[in-house]
Amino acid sequence: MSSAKEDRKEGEVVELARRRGFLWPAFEIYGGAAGFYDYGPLGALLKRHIETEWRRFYGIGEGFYEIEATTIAPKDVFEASGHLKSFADLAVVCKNCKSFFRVDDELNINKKCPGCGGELVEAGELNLMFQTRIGVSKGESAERDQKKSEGYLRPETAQGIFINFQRLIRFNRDKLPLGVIQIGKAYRNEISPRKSLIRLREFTMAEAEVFVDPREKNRHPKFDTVKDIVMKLVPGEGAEVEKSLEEAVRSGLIANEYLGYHVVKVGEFLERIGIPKDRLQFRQHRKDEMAHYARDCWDAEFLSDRYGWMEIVGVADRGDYDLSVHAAFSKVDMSVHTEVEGEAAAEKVVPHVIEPSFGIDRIFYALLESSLYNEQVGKEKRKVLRFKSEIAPIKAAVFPLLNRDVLKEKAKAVVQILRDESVFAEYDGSGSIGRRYRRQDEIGTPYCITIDYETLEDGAVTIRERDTMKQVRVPIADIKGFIAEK
RNA sequence: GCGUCGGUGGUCUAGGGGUAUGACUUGGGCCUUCCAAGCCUACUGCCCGGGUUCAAAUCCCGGUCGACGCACCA
Repeated sequence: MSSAKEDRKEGEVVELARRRGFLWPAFEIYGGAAGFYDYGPLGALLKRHIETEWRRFYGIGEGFYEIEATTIAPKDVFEASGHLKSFADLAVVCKNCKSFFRVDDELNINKKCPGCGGELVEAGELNLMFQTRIGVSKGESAERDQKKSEGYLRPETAQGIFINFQRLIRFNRDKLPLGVIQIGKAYRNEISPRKSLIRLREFTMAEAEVFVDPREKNRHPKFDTVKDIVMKLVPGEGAEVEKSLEEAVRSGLIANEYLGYHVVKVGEFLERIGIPKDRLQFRQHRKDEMAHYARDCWDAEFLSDRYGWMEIVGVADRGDYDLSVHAAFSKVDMSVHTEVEGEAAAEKVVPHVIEPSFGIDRIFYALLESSLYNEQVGKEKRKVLRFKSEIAPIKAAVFPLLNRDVLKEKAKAVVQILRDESVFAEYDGSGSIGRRYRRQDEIGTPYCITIDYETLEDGAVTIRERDTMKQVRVPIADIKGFIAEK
């Protein structure tokens, strides 16, 4: 087990995921399409378990409300949000010096490179939103209708929350802070999607938008519960540091308590689902890489064997950017009349937004990679996915020790007992017992249950634990409890 | 988007102008009282389109997908 990580081969994760039904390239029979993946049976289970833990963490743990907004929105939304600003702009690249330029009034494809005078070639559209039409346009007014009918697939889930803000704040009886979460698909027409799940054209985001009175950004009510947690922080400028949250916020490295609280919480969540802390760091965006809406942004990065440090979560302080632009474009008041402790009078303020934004697919990849171990067992190798029990796709597999009808029937009966108790269990009677253990190891099933002749007499089974390969004898009635305890 | 290299059963692979090698996996059977054992048996393949040729998996062109580099990544 000690050298397991060193044994891990690059690329093996993706191969395993494909072979065992976690993840498949989409549209394979038609030649495929870059940037699209389908989740197979085990992948869909694993992904859903990640999402369930996320809902538990933010929905129940933080008391945030989940909504489900549309994935398509009319042009107005993205005109206001700023996402459309560069629509239809072409990018060009200089053949000679490889400099990259945006095509605009000053510069077009027929001109020479402003840097070196070299020839320019087209390098794609800069706006990455998928465009569509809402409704039918026909007849004489087609052109005008088409303009009205322009719609886009959302490039982030967040806008669905912002545009519902006046509804949401009323729902919350006009009180701040207010946390709203959403899990769903987002779409970006990437110029060059690559690296399996790392850059997709259709992907799943889980986002929380935390609305807070700007005067209270430095008074998070639960700050004390997390202030001593130490994180590896990489500032936008300067060297990486290990600091407690309290030190990071007091020194001004992290802008305020709310942002800091959520940075810590992101780390807590990632560890909870099984991503090792020593593979995590938080990196602050430099000014020049910040999104158009962000004031400060910290990425949670995962250290991948294959891809190096990669962003899996972003925590942004979006300030009042989104509510202000939607208020301006829609003419709907997005301010809240609130009172703040210690301030004399109630005041109308536009709330600020702290946004932890999770790339579920990337987290899925990080989890697969960091859970995969190659081990030597006797003369054989075993591949094992050490998923936490709660997120493993399949909780238990039940085997007859021998290929005999009485044992097979008993094993199938035990599977049904577990299913009736809401334990996701599977039957496997093919091949040798060792082969069946290996099969389950490779998909991360934490418990294998074996039925033997003694079971028929004493009603007890052998449970073999995935990571230790130890076996214990447990009465059938206690299986669920045994599994739950661990 | 550009450039380089590549694509052979589910996976990995040999070969390479005359429809293809081996291993593993998978299904069925025998054997087997706990960690990929053994034996028998079965299924499955040359990325797509066009061209050259008597004949293309093989050569040529285009596309597509993938890896890597550049660029992009709200």
